[in-house]
Amino acid sequence: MSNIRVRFAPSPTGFFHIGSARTALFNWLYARHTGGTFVLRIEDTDKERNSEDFLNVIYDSLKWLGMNWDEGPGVGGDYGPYRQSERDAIYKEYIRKLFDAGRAYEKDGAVWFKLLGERYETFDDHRKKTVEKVKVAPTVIDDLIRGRVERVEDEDFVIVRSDGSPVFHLVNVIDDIAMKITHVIRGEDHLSNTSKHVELFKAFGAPVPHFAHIPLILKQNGPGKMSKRDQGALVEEYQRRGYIPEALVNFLSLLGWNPGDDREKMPVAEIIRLFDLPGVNQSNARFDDKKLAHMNMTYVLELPPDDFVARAKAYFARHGTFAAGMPDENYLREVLLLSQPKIKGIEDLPGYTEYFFTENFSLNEKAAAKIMGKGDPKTRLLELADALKTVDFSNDLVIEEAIKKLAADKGLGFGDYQSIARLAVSGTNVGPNLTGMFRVLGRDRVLARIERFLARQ
RNA sequence: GUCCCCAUCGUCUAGCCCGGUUAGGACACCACCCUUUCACGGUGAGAACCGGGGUUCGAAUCCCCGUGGGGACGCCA
Repeated sequence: MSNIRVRFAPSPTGFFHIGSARTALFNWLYARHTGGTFVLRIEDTDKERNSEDFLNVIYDSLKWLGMNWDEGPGVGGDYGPYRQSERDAIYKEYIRKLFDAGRAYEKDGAVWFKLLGERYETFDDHRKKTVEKVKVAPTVIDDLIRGRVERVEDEDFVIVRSDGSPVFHLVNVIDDIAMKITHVIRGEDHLSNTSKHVELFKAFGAPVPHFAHIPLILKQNGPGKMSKRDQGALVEEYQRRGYIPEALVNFLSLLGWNPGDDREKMPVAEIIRLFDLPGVNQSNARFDDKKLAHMNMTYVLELPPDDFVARAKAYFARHGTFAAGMPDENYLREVLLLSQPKIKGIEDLPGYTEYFFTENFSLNEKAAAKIMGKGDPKTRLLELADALKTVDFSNDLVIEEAIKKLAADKGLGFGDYQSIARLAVSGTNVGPNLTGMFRVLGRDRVLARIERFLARQ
């Protein structure tokens, strides 16, 4: 165990989004890479906007993504409590220290942090008012990702609201001191705040932690950073849609970081081994759901059968796919394993396998028009139905041989029977291997569907 | 408006630190191959160093200035 301590400090004011998840991930990866400690701290000082529901979404999402925390709500630790709403006594003590050191004063009912230096007044164009500024030397931030950054922090700022509640900048710093955080890894949107934080650390006489400001994730379309309202921004949405969490972690790790070579799909253990702060990019990255979907597909393809079946069933249960009752266990498994190599994600399953579970499946008109317009599909179907009557449906190969023999007898190919057979039996032109599909459906149903199809034409 | 950060294919990026590459990979797109549909897979094509100045024999790489993008300027976090 190293003495590196990092923290992820979300505020439960909305659903957990991709950008927050990536910040959490980089902290977690760094902790695991260095053998350090990953602390989860809840910044719930904004009483108006906080909610327990949002808090639970954060816990669930972190767990789902496999980011376990070493200290924090639920697991405890030596530096608790880990919810800011429960740390009032600690903040009061630190605020007193600031008063004692002459670095805090009251004004308009609020408490302000006092900068040291000569004061002067100037008009602020942006805020349209006269403000008091202080002549100070620039604050230097040594950022592990950006390098040396200088920023002038030249205005006193509020640290305790007039209602007595401490503001973010203050509690953030106090907690980082009290929790002995050594590395602050957070989004670049905080870079401008960092000068405030550094001044506070100094005023408390505490060591300034290392900072690492990671690039932001920009929305897929249009300007600006990704926000909770953007399409595809919510972690729980991917969970709901049956995404493989490892795939999302893998994808997120590649947004602003890379292993230094061409590898993309990597087990998390490998990402942990390779991850380091200096390797993080400095420029913002645009979110690309197609690339995420592709990454997810590669994970789905490699899932062990039992695992795939379990995830699919969980998805069906969550979405009420079989509201009328779950199908037979073994039958469902056969259908799923037939589909696994073909789909892009778990969410495709209900649509892809619909006709396995009902006789009332829809007919894809476009596909039908195309197939019925070529050759003599009805005759082919008649021939096929006749040939299949005596075939043993317990084996893909036997079915395949039968169709091939029929085709050979008629001087045709397998393909001449396939598309019309698939259309008649499944109502579509896409699907799993035809003979596998026949086997799973069973001879009676296949024949009945062909007959019904013929009757309709 | 002020301050801070950033800048390679449409997108994610390698290369930059320590100047010399046909500027590489992936997603997406297109074509072809494989094939029992659709996918997967394979092969190939198109596609980028933001602009201008320097420094240098030589600049994607180092410096400066523009421009563009992003962020911060709350008694939000």
